[in-house]
Amino acid sequence: MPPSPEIAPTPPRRRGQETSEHILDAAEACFARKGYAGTTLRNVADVVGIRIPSLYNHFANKEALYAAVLERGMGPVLSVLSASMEDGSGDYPEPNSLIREMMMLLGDRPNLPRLVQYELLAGGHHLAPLLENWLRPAIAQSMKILKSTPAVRRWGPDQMPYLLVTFFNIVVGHFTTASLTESLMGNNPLSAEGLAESSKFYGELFASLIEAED
Amino acid sequence: MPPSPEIAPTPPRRRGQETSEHILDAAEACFARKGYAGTTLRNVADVVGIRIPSLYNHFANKEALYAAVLERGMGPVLSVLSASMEDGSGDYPEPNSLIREMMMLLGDRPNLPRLVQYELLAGGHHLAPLLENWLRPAIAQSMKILKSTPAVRRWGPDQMPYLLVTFFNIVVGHFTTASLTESLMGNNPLSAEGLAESSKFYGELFASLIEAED
DNA sequence: TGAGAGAACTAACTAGCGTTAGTTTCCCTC
DNA sequence: GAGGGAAACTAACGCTAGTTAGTTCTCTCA
Repeated sequence: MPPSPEIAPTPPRRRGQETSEHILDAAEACFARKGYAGTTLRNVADVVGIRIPSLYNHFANKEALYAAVLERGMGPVLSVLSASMEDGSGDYPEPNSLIREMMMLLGDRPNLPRLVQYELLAGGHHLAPLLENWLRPAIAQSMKILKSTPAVRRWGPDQMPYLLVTFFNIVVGHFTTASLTESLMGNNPLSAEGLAESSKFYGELFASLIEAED
Repeated sequence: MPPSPEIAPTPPRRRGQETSEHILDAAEACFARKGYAGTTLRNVADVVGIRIPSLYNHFANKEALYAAVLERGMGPVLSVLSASMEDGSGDYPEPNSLIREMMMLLGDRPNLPRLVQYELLAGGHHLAPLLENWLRPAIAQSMKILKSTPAVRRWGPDQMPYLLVTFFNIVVGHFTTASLTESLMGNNPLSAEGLAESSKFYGELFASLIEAED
C-alpha cells in the first residue's frame, strides 16, 4: 500500500474519524472502570451504539484498541510533565504548582489514573514503551533539579527516587482510592472542592518535604 | 489415560483442610496478579494441581473463593493496624514505627496490596464489609490521636483525613507500582534491601510531616 | 452517472468461561 | 471386611468471549 504520494486535500472520510473518537471515548471509560480483562467489546459497542464487528473497521482487535486508548490518554499528561520538567529556567520547578497542575489535569480526566493503575498491576507492558522515551529523561532531569535544591540536605541523594515514587503514588492514589475515601470521609474527593482541597494539601505537603530543614 | 497406578507410593491426595489452604494460596496469587476478571478457575486449579470441578468441593463458586481470599488476607493486616491504633498508652503511636511495621508485614505478603488495589479499582464492594467494622473506629481513633499531637499545629484538623489517605497511598502504592519502580530505578523495591531502604524513607517522611514546625 | 471505498450490518465460528451431574477412589469407622 | 462420606475425577452443559466472512448502504469523486 503506497503512502499516498500527493497530499490528500481533504481527509477521505470524516464520519469514520468521529466514530473512531467515540469508540476511544467509550473504550477509555470501560477500560478505566473494569480493566482490560473485565471489559468486553460488547460493553464498548453498546456505549458507542454500534455492533461489535463494526469496531473492527477502526481497530485491528481488542488489544490494539486498548493500546490506542492508552496512547491517546497518556499524551497530554506526558507533555505537561515534560514541559514542566524541561522548563529549566535555572530555577527548579515549584513542586507545589506542579502537583496542582497535575491534579487539575487528572481531575478533568479521572479515567487516566485508573488506566495507569490497572496497567501497572498488569505489569505495565503497554505503558513501558510510552514511558521509556519520556520518563527516563524526566527522571534524570528531576534528579538533577532535586539535587540542586535544599531538599538534598535533608534527604540525601539516594533517597531522591523515593521522593518521585511518593509524588506519583500520592497523585495517582488520590484518584484510584477515591471510592474508599468517599465512603469513609463523606465528601467526594473527585468533586471540584475535593480536588481543590486535596491539591492544596498535597502541594503544601511536598513543599514542606522539599524545603530545607531549619 | 490413567496416571500410572503402580508408581505414586503416596498419591498427592490431600486432606480437605490442606487442599482448601492450597486453593486459597493459589487463588490469592492469581487474583493478586491478574485481578478477578483476569483470573480463570483453570489458572487456580493448575497451580494447585487438581481439576477445575474439584474446586467446587471447597468453595461454592468463583466469587466465594475470591471473598475467602480477601477475608483471609486482610485479617492479619487489620489486626496489626487495629492493635497499633488501640494501643492507647496515652502516648500517640509513632508513625515511623507504624509505617515500618506495615511495610514489613506487607513485604511478607506482597499479594495483599495488589488485591486491595484491584478491589478498590473495582469499587471495593467486597472490601467494604471487611473495613466497615474496623476502619471507621480506627479513623476516629487516629483522628483523635492526630489532633492531640503537635502535627495539628501545622496541618489543621480538616487536613487530617488527607494525612491518612497519603499514608495509605504511599504504602500500598509502593507495592503496586513496584514493576514501574524497578524498571526505572534498577533495584527491586520488593527485595529485602529495597524494603528496608524504603521503609526508612517513608518513616522519616511521615515523622517529618507529623512533628511540629519550628 | 457510475465506480469504488468506507463503514455499517447479519450470521456464524471457535475457544474458553463458569458451572453441574454423575462416577470413582480413598480413608476412616464400625 | 463393609459402609459411608469426603474429595477427587470425567463428561458435558449453556453462555459469552473475541474474531472473521460476506453483504449492504451511502457518500465522494471522476
